[in-house]
Amino acid sequence: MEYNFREVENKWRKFWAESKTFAAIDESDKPKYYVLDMFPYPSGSGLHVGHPLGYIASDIFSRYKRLKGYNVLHPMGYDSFGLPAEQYAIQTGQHPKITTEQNIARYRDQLDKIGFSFDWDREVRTSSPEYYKWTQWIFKQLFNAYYDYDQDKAVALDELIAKLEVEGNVNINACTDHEETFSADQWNAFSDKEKEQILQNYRLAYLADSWVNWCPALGTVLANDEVVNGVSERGGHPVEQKLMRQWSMRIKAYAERLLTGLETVDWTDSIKDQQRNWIGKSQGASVFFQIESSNDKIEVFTTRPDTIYGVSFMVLAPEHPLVAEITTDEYKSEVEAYVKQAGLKSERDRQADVKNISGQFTGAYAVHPFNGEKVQIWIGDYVLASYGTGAVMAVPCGDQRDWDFATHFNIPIINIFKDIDVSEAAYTEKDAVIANSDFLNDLPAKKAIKLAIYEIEKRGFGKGKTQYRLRDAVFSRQRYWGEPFPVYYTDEIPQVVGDDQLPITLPEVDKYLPTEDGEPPLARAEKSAWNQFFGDRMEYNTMPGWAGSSWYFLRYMDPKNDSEFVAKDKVEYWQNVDLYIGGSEHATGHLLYSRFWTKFLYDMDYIPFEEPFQKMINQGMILGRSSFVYRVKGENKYVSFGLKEQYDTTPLHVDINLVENDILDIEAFKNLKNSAVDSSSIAEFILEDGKYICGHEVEKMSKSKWNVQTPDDLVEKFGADTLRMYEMFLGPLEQSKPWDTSGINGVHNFLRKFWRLFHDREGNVIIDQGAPSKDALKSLHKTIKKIEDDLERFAFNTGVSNFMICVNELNDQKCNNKEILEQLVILMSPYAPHICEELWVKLGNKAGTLSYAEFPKYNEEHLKEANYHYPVSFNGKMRFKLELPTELTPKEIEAEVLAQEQAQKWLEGKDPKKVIVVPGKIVNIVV
RNA sequence: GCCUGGGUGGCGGAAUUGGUAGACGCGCUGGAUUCAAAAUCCAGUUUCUUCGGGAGUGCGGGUUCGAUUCCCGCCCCAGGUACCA
Repeated sequence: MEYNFREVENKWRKFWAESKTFAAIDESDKPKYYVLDMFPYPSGSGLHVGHPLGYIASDIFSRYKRLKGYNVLHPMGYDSFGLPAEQYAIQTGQHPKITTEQNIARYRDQLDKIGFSFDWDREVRTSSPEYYKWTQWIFKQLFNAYYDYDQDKAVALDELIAKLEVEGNVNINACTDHEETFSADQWNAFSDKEKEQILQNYRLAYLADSWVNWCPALGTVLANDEVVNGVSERGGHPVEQKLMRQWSMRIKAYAERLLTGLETVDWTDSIKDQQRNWIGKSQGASVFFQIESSNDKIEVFTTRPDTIYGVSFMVLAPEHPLVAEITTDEYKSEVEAYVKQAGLKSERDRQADVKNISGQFTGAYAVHPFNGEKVQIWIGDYVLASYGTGAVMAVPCGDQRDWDFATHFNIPIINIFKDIDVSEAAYTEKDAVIANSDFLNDLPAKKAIKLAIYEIEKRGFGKGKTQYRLRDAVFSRQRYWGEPFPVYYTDEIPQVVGDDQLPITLPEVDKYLPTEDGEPPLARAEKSAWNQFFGDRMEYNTMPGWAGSSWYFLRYMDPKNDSEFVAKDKVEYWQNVDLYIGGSEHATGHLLYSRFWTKFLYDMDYIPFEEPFQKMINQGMILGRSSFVYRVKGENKYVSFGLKEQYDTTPLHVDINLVENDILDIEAFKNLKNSAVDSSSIAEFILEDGKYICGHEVEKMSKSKWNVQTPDDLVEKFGADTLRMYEMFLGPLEQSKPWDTSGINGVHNFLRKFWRLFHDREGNVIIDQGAPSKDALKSLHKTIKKIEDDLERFAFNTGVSNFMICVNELNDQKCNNKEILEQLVILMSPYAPHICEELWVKLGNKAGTLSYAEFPKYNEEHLKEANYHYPVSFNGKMRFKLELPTELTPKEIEAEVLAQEQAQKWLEGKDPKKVIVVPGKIVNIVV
């Protein structure tokens, strides 16, 4: 019987599902291991071969860990709230719930075919009320908490209120936007509304008017990480700045801990660096500059207080609140014109226009705090209102942007660096010695920074300060298909609903569009459409995509719990994720937000760890191979690849299913209806050798490029085990690589060869029950060692090669020994689980016991050889090999080698200068 | 510009601490089997060569008995980021 993968795979797929082979148990004497994949958004186009790459790797690792005696948690679910389903709903009127359910069913079907060992009883969907009940509950916890810097953790808001009632906010050291101080008496005299307005400045989830990224095309605000190069990440629509009342998350409070926590996790440097840059910590000082003949002061932030004597002007952002106030009458019209012009430019234009230096003098002067000199005050759009204080002290000798600005406007450049020429460019390194700077003279910059801060604080001009680039994250979206907030309004004061009222379910609406007054879609819901309705109205916004994904890894531990988001004993058993596999594109989104929520839940004592994902591997992208046809411009004529240079053509993507070995199926192409190409039957084709040859290019796999390869076709043709092994065989997991199916035959043939080790020509199982041969033991144990080492360092690709080598060797040895094959079956089962289950039973084992068998133990004894083939090199070049007993001493080896006739040939009669012998490795002779 | 990876045959890639460069697979060439094809099996496949051997892991140097691996300088590719004071 030949290897019938369809029969074998169907059988075991069914067996695993029915006997719940991979159900994880919440308590065990075994050590636990938690392997997690980034859960997918179930899109309408289904999975392509790039998606399961990471899932296959994590599945192999999960199966390996089970064999190694671990209690493995390996769940899967769906990040099922999101824009595409809603866009589809707007177009068709179909409820996004229905679209989402259909897509999930398709995903599940595709995932099942690949033979993953997920514990499906733990499946979560972020869009199900049973799940988002707890997303709402966590939101409530954030709403009812503030960040206390003295304890350096989040604390219940009740504690803050208790303090405010007794001592006001004077001694409160919290992360807040509230600047003014008030006493206990003042606090107690405030109305409820006033109190709430102040508390909003402390809450970790808060409502505030803030500048947000508004995307008119999507009709919603976006978080900073959802805006790429000034356009929306999804769809590439323009984004503008708008002042809106929005829910935000006070992630800023965690900036420092998000930074230091990175040192405790095993992630790639690239992702850690991206997070570090995103958090953007810089240390320096905030300094106040008195404005001449005014009571106002300008606060600046600088990382180089040591260069304060080099200040020759100041620059405010055009939006800075003091601009209008300080501008003299003489410059009023110019300044107003500049502010207006800067305001018209979008954030994107301003960023794109870096080389264009622009600015305007205000006519006002500040007083240098140390030497009392007059300092011109300018405005310029290279200073951003949103960073620091929106104002800078310009030190042209030490900052290139300031230097460019000074040079452009002919402002004097004061050199405060000893023996450094700043006539051509600023000197930005921190290794200079300070001069011309009174008390800082002759100090190296690093020491001068410390002394400058000390003096600034002593004289009361400012203080040392740490600044972060990280801004609070906007948490509301003006969309339908997301979690409703557990919030209602009374007299426009936001209130959270009681825990026993959760969840607030998504109400039905007549349309998934904003209302005519521009309110979000939920404003369309009738009062009766809400399952709970309180106050004057419910919150109309919904939560962003990252809400549900920020804590889903916790829910898998206890997915059906109706009274807690996760039971304490369960989270204490499973702890954090040991291995997380997913794409690196979530570096500053999901991966930062889930760290933030984890730290918060830790602070509130709900979970026992601070970092969600201990080790992470980012799988590379699988690239598609696109095919192209070349249309002659202005004509319905297509020219073959080799002849396209003779015409003026436009390359167009063509569906790769119509192309085989770069040859286009012209008939199928002509009959195409919904392709990117307009190809009516009257199209003309200019052929070469009677064929139409397509061009090709390697690029991202996507529907729009017509280069998508689905796993379904390949599973159908070669089977899941072949697909799993082939995806791993392509190359290192982390690297991006082109998808090319031509090699898949090789892997499939390997599995057939493996199958044949167990069968005779007629397909009867023939197993030798006797003692294994020495050679077979050697092949097996060599493989055990390699496979284990490779898996421990997540090198899944080399594992496949090693199985091939082993099967080739056993095949040459004509080995069908039970002991050998049984061990090999266990070893290979993480990679090719279906075929291995089948062979495991054929060897006489009980069905279903393979997944929890014992991983083979490597025994060095079997690799020991009496002889070793020494490679003999001359001057580092390998010349010949010599078989020698392994127990020889280096001296004996040297003598043996030099006695060889071949050695004499390479010595050419000379004496060797030196002979290096590394026993068991190499002999090198220096001539 | 800055940060992080990476550059090895026709292709995907291997070489784990400095020790036989090109494992394994694809493709290609030749052969066996077959009426034929598929499948299978065998041999070959970095390159140049006067068949002795020479060169060779992006380029140029260096350390070493020995470098794909370590150090210095450069080039190219991919991803990220960009007036952050």
